[in-house]
Amino acid sequence: MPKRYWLMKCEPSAYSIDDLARDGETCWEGVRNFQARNFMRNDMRVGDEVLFYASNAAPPGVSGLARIARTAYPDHFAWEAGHKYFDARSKPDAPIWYMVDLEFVERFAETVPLSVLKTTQGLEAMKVTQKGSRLSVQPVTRAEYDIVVRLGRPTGGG
DNA sequence: GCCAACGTTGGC
DNA sequence: GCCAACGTTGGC
Repeated sequence: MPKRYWLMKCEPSAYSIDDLARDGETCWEGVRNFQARNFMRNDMRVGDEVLFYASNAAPPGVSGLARIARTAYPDHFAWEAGHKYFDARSKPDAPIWYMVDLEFVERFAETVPLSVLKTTQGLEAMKVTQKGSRLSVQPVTRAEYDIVVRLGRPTGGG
């Protein structure tokens, strides 16, 4: 299967690109939306490229790049009573929620703001630029990925 | 902090 | 199966 491209959201107060840079790799627990889970569980492969999106930030936008380091496996936090991500419906022998592992790739010098994504030609179809889109794990096209990477790596003149 | 938009739940 | 109520997301 060819490499795929994704956008994954997280609030920096919970986990930021700086945290990922420090950790090198992290598990992406806590996704509790079926559509987002399905993308992770069914479609993500090791080596897929990820736009790391900071939501509820100032400004919100893509703060860096990551890569899928491990395909989906059960989100065991759903089994831990009292945990923030506990869900009694999920059981070890019948998990509902899954997570993947992400590895750090790059931190943009400056976040590519949502406002820029919204006004950049070629990104009109991205879910994140559309009003009311709350999906925290979204597929993006290679063309969209490349445009955002270009925006995140200013050439410094020329 | 506000609130619109969305996904989920549950009564019927 | 419908849909109102609710909780959450996330831009502003």
